Amino acid sequence: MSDLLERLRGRGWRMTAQRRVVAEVLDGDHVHLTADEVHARAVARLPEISRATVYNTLGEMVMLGEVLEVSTDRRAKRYDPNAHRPHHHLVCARCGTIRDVRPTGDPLADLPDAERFGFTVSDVEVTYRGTCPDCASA
Amino acid sequence: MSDLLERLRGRGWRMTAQRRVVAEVLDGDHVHLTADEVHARAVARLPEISRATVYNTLGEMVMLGEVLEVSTDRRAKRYDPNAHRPHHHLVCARCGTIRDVRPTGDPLADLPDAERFGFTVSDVEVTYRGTCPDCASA
DNA sequence: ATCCTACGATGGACTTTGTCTAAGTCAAGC
DNA sequence: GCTTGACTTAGACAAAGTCCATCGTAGGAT
Repeated sequence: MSDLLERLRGRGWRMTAQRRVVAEVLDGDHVHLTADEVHARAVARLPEISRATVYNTLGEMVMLGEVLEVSTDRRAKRYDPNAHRPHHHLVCARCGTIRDVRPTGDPLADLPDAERFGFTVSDVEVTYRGTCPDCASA
Repeated sequence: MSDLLERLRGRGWRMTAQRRVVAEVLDGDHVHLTADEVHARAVARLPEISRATVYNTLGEMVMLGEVLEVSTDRRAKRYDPNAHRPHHHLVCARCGTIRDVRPTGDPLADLPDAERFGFTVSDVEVTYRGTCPDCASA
């Protein structure tokens, strides 16, 4: 059931109940959870799991490239298990809903050398902002 | 000297010593300050200015569209007085340095209707990440 | 010029998000 | 089934930001 778990085990991860639960929560169909939301759902399955462990585990998954950190607002980081497929985000300015989107074109190619100031550019994050249909009609 | 102040006054802003100081700090040549940095510089000119006032004032400037809120890392929002010229940001993953850049192309146009999910898309924020020359050589 | 009053400022408590640490626990190799 | 070092825990701590009751003052009215 859990691709994520398989991949993590394959990387020599020590498998603990806590890590399993965090991976399972992320692997559900609810993407873009905040760390605290992950913790809340993890607690439902494993009541004694601590916040620190959830933070640590999420951080490790990000390090391993299995999960993406998304920062669409300054409230909290969100975690996106969709790390294998490149995509960007569309955020409602009112309610905070996030959708994954795949724009055409490659924004990395749109940054000319003259605008790179000697940086080694490795990544680009695009966030579209707007109003979702629900908020627009309210 | 201060375009920003002129524009704000023109919008019927009540002019107070505190607001003047915040506008002047932003209007200097240091761009991309955090709220706390703005506060620190404001205190240097007006020792009794409070943090809440700096936050309120920055928030109002953002509302009025005179200043841009940039969130390149999770640590703190940064404020960019360059709101009149569209631009994006290039951030060093190591030291956090931020440069303004102007990519070619329009990312908004790159988002097809089919990927908009009924949203009214009004804005796009692009953040390039990489390593700056200083950090690369260190 | 002075007065009024609503708008703005204050500071300190509070909240949210995240990090750190010291001590205890347990997965996995032997 | 031991051992060991990686993992987990609870709670203290920190940073960034918000809220609120109260006080002060900019700027229009007189």
